[in-house]
Amino acid sequence: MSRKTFQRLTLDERKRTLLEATLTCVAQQGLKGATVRRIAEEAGVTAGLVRHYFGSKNGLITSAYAYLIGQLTAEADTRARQSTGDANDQLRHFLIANMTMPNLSEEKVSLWATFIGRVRYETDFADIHREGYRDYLTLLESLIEPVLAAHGRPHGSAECRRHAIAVNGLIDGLWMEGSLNSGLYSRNILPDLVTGACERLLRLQEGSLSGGKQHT
Amino acid sequence: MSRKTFQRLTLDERKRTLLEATLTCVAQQGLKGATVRRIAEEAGVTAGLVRHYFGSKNGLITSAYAYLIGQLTAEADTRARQSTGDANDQLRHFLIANMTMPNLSEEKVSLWATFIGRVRYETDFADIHREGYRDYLTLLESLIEPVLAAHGRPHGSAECRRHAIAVNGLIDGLWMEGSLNSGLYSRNILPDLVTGACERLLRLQEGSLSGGKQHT
DNA sequence: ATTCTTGTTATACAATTGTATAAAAAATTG
DNA sequence: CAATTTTTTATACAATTGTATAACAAGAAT
Repeated sequence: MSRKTFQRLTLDERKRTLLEATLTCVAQQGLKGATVRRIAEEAGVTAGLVRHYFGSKNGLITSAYAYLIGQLTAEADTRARQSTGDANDQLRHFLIANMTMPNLSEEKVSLWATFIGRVRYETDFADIHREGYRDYLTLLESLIEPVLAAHGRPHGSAECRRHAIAVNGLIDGLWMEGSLNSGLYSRNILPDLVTGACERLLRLQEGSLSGGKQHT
Repeated sequence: MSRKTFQRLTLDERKRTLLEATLTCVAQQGLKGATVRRIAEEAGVTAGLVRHYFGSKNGLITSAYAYLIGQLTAEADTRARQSTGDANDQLRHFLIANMTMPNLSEEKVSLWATFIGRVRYETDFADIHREGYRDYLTLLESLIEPVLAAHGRPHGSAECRRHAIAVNGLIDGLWMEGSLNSGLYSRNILPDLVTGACERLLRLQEGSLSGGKQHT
């Protein structure tokens, strides 16, 4: 009876391995299927490591939620910054980043929803949600402000905040329903749809975000 | 050792009791806390009844999801129909119904999110989601069409569908973030915010939905 | 009243869960 | 190469879970 051979990893590598295994498990079968044993197997280790690195299963799950939120925001942020164009172009890229892969994915939305369901009764989750939401809103606000300015529209702090809340709602809703995609429409319409809708929300000139390829 | 005294209820009464107990439990502690025993206790019965009425725990949970979706849509639908005013007024009431109690509640959103997290990997949940979404979208479309017509704007089938998708996204997103309310803004701003945003999405005259009390 | 049906309780059980603890092996240090 | 550290495995255990089954009791039928 020889023991399993193994390799020691650095703290960060091992943690990331476990976090990603956790997300994989939760995405596949929900929290019910994400047992310590299954997660460990998915990560290629044994169950004891969870305690070693995260203290408890709950510590692992909580960290996995924060990890996911970080991924989502980072992706949209990066895509916006990669744009070399003007303010319109940056906002456009940000919007589209949320309506295309990898962010627009059934797996990501499933994970997100599963975790959101715990925000109400677990303070750890509530904290992560609040911070993530605040960051996202701030980022969106900072993208909207110069766009409004460039269009010669009012762009005070209160206005931007209000617009950011509405646009964020639009993004969240479309992201969710679009990812779960009930087969009622094609996902391909989402990028145009979100840019067009955002133009209207901000009362921009038609085509300023969608590049003139806009319907209706 | 005397047994628990009990009262026999009709099939519908008992089912509803169990469904509501289920939602209460899931809202309080998520699916993990919604054990057959806890649900039964909440309903004032013993665990065996779950099997008797719903076949299995999964049958109960699935039915509870359908029950919740029905409640949400019915409330918005009713509020829209209660309006005695014109098309604008009906759409306005529909929107507001989603931004006020009882639909705008942390409990309802928590429940909804928890269930949505299972849509991806359980066909029963996927079916319920798809149907509920389709119904909701159809209802919204039927409210939008006469509004566009009254404003002399294009109101073909494709246009209405497209608008309904966007408006639905807006509602979903605001409903969710507003209900979870991270303390970043007051819920009181949501009714005005959603009507104002919807006006813009549909490119209506300012104040047509919000009754002129609109900001920005 | 008595019988009959079936809604309801009570109990049992195998399976699974999270976690605590001890043993082993890998890498680091001297 | 020997000693040390600490990552990792392996095992054990109490608690909880969903469900199956049998006993019981409430209300309807006769």
